[in-house]
Amino acid sequence: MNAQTLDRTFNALANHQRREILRHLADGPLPTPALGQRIPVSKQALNKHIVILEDAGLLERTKSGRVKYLRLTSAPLDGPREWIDVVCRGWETNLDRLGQILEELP
Amino acid sequence: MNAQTLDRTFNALANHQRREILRHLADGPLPTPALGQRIPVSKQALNKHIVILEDAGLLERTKSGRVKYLRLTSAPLDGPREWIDVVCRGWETNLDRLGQILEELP
DNA sequence: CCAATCGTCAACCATATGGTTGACGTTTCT
DNA sequence: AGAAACGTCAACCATATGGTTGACGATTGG
Repeated sequence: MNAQTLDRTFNALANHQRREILRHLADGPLPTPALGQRIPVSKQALNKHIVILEDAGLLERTKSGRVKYLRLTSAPLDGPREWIDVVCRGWETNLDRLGQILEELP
Repeated sequence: MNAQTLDRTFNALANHQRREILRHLADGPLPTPALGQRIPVSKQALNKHIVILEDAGLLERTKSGRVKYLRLTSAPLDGPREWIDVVCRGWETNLDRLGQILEELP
């Protein structure tokens, strides 16, 4: 997963309102207006959040007449999770090396 | 894990340079100047990134004379990873409900 | 047909971000 | 003692962010 995509994904997740949107969609797809009733911002601001989440590949929109339906994208968070796992593994090897490092220090 | 902490953590991860810092520290603790040789920015900019990572609880600093040593914090990413798991579980139930929802739609 | 709704575009605003440079106290090295 | 390095503070700058309001075409329902 390239750096720009990780930037977009983590950045999309770095906002409470956007995480709330994902939480609501985790209960099932929603038309935008129904989501708007649960997120207390203007429709324009809501739309901005949706675009950010869509650009990050976290959700998808389907146009149906006047409204657009929102649903979570299939397995979009594998990239960030893998990355987090890498850091955690790094931390474990960090622990393994801690003994050596402490001995090598003056 | 509260919303503000998640904001800080995901935001700290939403930057390539900061992820690079974590990657380098995953190989073991480093004094700041050694890290600076690997990250091509001014020492002031590097310090800003380090503070952001520290505020997010992702790394810790130990002063030793003139330099400060950096090391990854113990298991700091459990919060974000749990949250990602929640969304993924939500997506799975999403799949389970997809059949019902498709039948209920006009 | 006409009014209301939905989504989006544009403008605007306050604040945050990521970077720079310069200065300065503290610590180390020769 | 004096020079160099480390970390941090402050100022500055361009750009991004998250929110608002107003307008406007497309779609829907009475």
